[in-house]
Amino acid sequence: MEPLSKAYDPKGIENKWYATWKENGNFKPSGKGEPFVIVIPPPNITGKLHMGHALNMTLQDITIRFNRMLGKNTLWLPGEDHAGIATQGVVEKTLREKGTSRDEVGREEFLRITWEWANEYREYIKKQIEWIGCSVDWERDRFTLDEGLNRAVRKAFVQLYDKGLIYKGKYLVNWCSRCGTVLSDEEVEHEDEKSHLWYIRYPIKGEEQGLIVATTRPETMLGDTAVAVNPSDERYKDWIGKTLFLPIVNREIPIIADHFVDPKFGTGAVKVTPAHDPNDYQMAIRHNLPFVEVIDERSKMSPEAGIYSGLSALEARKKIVERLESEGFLVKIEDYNHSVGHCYRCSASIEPRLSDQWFIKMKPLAERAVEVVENGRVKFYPDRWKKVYLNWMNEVHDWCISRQLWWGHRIPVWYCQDCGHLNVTEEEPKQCQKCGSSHLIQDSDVLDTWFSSGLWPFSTLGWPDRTADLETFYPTSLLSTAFDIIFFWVARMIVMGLEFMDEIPFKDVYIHQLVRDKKGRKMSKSLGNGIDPIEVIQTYGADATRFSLAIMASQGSDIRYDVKNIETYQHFANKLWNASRFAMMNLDTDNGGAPLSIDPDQCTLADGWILSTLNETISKVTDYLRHYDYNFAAKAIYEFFWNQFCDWYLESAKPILYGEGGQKQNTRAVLSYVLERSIRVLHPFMPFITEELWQNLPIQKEADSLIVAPWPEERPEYTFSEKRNRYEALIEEIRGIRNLRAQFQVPPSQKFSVAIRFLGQPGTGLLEEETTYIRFLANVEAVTVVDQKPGKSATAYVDSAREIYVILGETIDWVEERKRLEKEIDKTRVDLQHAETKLSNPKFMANAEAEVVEEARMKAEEARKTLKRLELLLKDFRAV
RNA sequence: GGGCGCGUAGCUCAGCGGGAGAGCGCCUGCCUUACAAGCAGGAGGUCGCAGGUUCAAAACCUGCCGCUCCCA
Repeated sequence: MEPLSKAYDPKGIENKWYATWKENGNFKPSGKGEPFVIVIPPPNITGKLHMGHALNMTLQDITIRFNRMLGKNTLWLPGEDHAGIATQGVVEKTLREKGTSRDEVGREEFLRITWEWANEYREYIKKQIEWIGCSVDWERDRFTLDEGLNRAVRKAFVQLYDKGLIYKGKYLVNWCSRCGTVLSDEEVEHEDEKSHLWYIRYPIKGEEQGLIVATTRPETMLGDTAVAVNPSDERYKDWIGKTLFLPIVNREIPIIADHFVDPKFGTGAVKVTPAHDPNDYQMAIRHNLPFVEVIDERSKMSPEAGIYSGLSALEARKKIVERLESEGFLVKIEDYNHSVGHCYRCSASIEPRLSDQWFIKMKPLAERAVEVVENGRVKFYPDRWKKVYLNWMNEVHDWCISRQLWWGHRIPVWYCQDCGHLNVTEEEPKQCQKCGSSHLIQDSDVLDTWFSSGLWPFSTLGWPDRTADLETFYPTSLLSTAFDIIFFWVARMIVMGLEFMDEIPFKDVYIHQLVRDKKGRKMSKSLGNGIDPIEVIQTYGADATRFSLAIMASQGSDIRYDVKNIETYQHFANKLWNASRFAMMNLDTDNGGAPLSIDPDQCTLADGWILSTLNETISKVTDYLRHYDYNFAAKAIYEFFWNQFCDWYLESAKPILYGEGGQKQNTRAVLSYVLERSIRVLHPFMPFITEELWQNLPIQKEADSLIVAPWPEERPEYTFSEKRNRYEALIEEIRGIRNLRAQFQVPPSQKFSVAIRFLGQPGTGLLEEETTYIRFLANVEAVTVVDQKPGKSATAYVDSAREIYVILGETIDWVEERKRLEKEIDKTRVDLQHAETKLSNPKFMANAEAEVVEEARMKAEEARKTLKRLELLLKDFRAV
């Protein structure tokens, strides 16, 4: 065995183990045990993974490795998403930079270029996933646009169409003129913008006066087909049914009454532009109003806008307002903030527009999707996201699924040029189903990317074929994702899973944290504050990166990314490395790794304590991981390993390991046992370093590789409460002595002796090993038992049962010592008083739980005794 | 306008009914033969504000202030 280097260097080790695991097929399902499955949220191939992805990947990998070690038939299926709008957008941008456009290169060439882009980014993303250490089964890697998924998409579309759940129609939709496509409601982000409210007077036919309406979009007045007021609005009661002249256009439009109108908005009278506003659209349907389109698909004024035709909406607004003013129709302008829709991919403002599109009827599909979450078959972690999901699902509206893009799944609909029939089929038809004509033209649009993503949990497993994978691995166990795609994706997968598989797609949904930058801002491309995890991993190692992300992943809050944190866990990796190195130096390697057996009777106090604590830690970490409490799990193992195992156990073991006493072999056994179990528990968090160390441990292995080693279990026979308590008391005593050394500024090179006086019953005397621990851990020369406080000694520790004196002779600063004692007395008095206040309160005695009362009694008792001792010491002190 | 979450040590955050914790930073000692990426010791907080519930509130309730985010 090569000696380990003095400091841990992840370079080389990480790639080596990743390649080995992959080669040995460790990422593939074992075929044994209960299935545990995660289907990856496919990263978007528009760009590279950032720290948010790294977090999600890390958490999933922790869960996957944990379940694999639990012996489950574990599958983590990887893949990537073609991201229609986003990808088409970036590719078009590169074309523009080269001075060309998608229309110029044509559909076929454009798709070829985009596939090139996709392949390149897929490779990079896969590399990132590997660097993070994700144990995904690469042989099952899928892409949302691959052939199998395309079959699934066609099948799903046809099935929904045949059931009447997909329809085509002309409705008011969200139009992004920059992306040149329609968007679903979820793809529009609303933002408040500073603007104005324009008050315009519309003359009433046959009357002197006019009606004043307030609007945020004066340019759309050209398309007004009514003015609406609230029927209960007394101000306008008599006006309903009268006719107005629309200024500039001079069209006659009616005054209608509709409950939708808010009397408190503006003047209480609103213009109705059915073709350009969703609310007005609804009113127009209710009142049978005509639609006049004045803005076209490029966001320019249409020919209907007369002399304003060809202007942008904003230019038209300026001119129209000027004209209204000059003609005396403009009453006033007020400052006003209103919400404007923006494209979630390109941020351009969204124009509501009438358009012929494909939709899915969501209401009938939503029923079961609500039910499975309400009855807990699908569980959200943290639980509060359930409400977000249900709110959306309960108010769901139809989903517009067609997109005017080239990059995506083409809609499987062929229009007959002769009879106009819609042929909706999985395979391209040779002739029209209705008239037999061969003049068929496929719908030029593609489907919303989220349509294919919605099928992801089963399409990746082979659906529509009933494959063995589908049988074994569906429904999946966990979906881990970000909150911002609960509607886009999580909800759609539940709907689709229930529709096509008649079964939920996953049992648990874990909503992970958002990774923000150091200043708390969301990471984004436009801010340029996104970080490639590979850069971080190159500096700190994958294990440190993963551990820091896991320990910060507290359910319910976001993460602020700061390299400082990662440094902390780089130090932890080094600690782990060095502790293992120490162990290996002190284990007996002559026996060729024969198992060392622990004899409970031979266990020292420290052995008993660390074994008990290990049991507790294993139990806690297991429980936390089962509930996706990654931060608690990471914290529990971190504290155990560093603050208990390294800081106390290893130090306590040293005197035994360095000597030749009878307990040496047993301590070696405990040391190797605890270290090996710790490494196993740490493996899901820090896979690389743990595998490297585990392979180097001179012990008998239960598996060829740690990645497939069994998860450690609690061993009840290794819990020693008596030894544990005694060792914990010892820790306090040693701290007392160390503290005193520091306060009196006794250099470590100067040794001193310690005397202990027992106050309790006989038989509570000092064990030989306790002497050893005190000598070693407190850097003390000799420990003696005394009947009374020796002269020229300071008091290091006092409780109801024992006092520990430090014999320092002339070094003692008596003034300081007196202060120490007085301070200790004050503290103990406060404790006592606190407990007594409770005990003397009849209400407390009557209402508090028995346990709490008992605890207060014990505290009071302990404090009273300790105080008595301290007071005696102070009295003696005065005598000296 | 409706809703979620958050406000705890200088910074980043745990804790969410029984007298406040971690990491980093800071201060004081130590190159103690696993680790200076370390060891030992220490300082530092009327837990956003105001009421209320309770024997007991950082935690539960109400209101307010501040900051995020989602929906309309």
